[in-house]
Amino acid sequence: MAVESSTGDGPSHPGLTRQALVQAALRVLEREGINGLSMRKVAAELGVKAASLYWHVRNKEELLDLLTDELMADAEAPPREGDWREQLREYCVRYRRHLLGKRDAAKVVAGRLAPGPHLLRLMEDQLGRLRQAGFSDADAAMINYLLGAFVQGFVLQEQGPISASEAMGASRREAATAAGEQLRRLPQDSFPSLVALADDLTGPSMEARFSFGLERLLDGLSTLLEQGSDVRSEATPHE
Amino acid sequence: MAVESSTGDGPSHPGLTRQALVQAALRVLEREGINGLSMRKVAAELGVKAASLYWHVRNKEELLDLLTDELMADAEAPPREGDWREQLREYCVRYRRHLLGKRDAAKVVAGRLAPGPHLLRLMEDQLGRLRQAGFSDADAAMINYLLGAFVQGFVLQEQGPISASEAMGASRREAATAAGEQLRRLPQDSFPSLVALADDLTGPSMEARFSFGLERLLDGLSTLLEQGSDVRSEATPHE
DNA sequence: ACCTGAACACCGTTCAAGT
DNA sequence: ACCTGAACACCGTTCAAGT
Repeated sequence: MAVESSTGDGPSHPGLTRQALVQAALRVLEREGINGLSMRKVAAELGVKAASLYWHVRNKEELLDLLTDELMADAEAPPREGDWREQLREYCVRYRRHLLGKRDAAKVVAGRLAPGPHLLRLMEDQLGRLRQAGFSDADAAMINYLLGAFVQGFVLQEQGPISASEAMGASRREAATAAGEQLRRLPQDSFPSLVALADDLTGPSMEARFSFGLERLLDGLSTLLEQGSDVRSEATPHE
Repeated sequence: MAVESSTGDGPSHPGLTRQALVQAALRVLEREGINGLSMRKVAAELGVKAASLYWHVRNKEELLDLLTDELMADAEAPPREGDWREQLREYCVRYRRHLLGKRDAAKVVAGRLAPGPHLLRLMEDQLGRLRQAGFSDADAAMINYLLGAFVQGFVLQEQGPISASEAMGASRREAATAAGEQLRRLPQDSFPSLVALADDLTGPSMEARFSFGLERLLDGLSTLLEQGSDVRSEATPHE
């Protein structure tokens, strides 16, 4: 029916390659979310049957591994301005924003530590900055993992369903104030702190919570750097 | 066929209550993991058809909310020994161990912030200790959230699939050394740090990574406490 | 009030068969 | 070498119908 031999250098279907699968998966994810991301829909997106995908990819898990790296494709490292603390902060802030910008990205990425080329690029960059800041090799590696886990874990909470009442109407803010109500109503003699801190617990935005945690973490790294080369790290700071 | 009127104070089926659903879900989770946790299997566990569950529970989401709290039922607060730092450390270590002890617990809990009675009990306890340690109300609330997110996020990475090669044979340790190989093989001029730190990146156990992150976090909280009552917190420390 | 049968609209994966 | 048809063994959820 259609022209099949025209372009000539791809397979008969227009560009059914691993890259094409990943791009199609990305579009389905954006349109339908992680619960709507099925092999059948990815295939349909490419005008093909589900079984065809299994020629290019072992299974859905492998496609998700590829997708995970693709999600990092347009992540950007922060400018090399300010001290190490400023740069690490920017790293985390940007990474969080990046994940929040792609639908259900944290859920796809969560716990998937098969680093593809895009992630490796960012790791290399961050490790370089950490070493230059004076952290030992061992510490730099640990910090790199720690920050990744922190941001991913945090965004996961943020993007996840807050409760069953999420699927229903209830916005985030409404759910929070409702939770506040519920806390204030608790028996005061068994739950004095929860009642007293109801507003403190339910009030802060996710933005504020993230920022609070990040600053504590950075303070902790400052302490580590000031302690300098003790038992753990006899590394020589660069230059 | 079977005796139906014997016990008399439950419904005709033996104990088909919300509690029974949750307990059945817990057993299915332990036996089959989160991917095997279906409404149909929970129903089968109770000798009942899937449709029956929907009389007691709005949908699967609601059952997962209930399950989440049940997973916290036997979590224990640490003894009130040592300073606040020691106690907070124990809190996190125990919470991590608790989650690791239940199959896929982190994946069930992740991002599900509908606090049930069991979680509220622990929150109350921890908030009390934080206030007593001298943290302001606002900080105590923030720290409570931060520690929960940190541990949950961390265990999630730990319990999640490390990659597609996970589903296949490959143990955690094998995957790590394989990843190390891969890093060492990278072109040294584009990825100097990754090549140099290959062992530091892939060597440390999850235990060590968790402990590293936790100590940094606790250091950061120490700094916060030492800064004392600045702009953020004009709260009066208790006694 | 509580449970079932039967259906609807889906899943991931396999595999013989086609081209 | 690459794609399809058809099947297998599943899903969550709804709803009329039973008791």
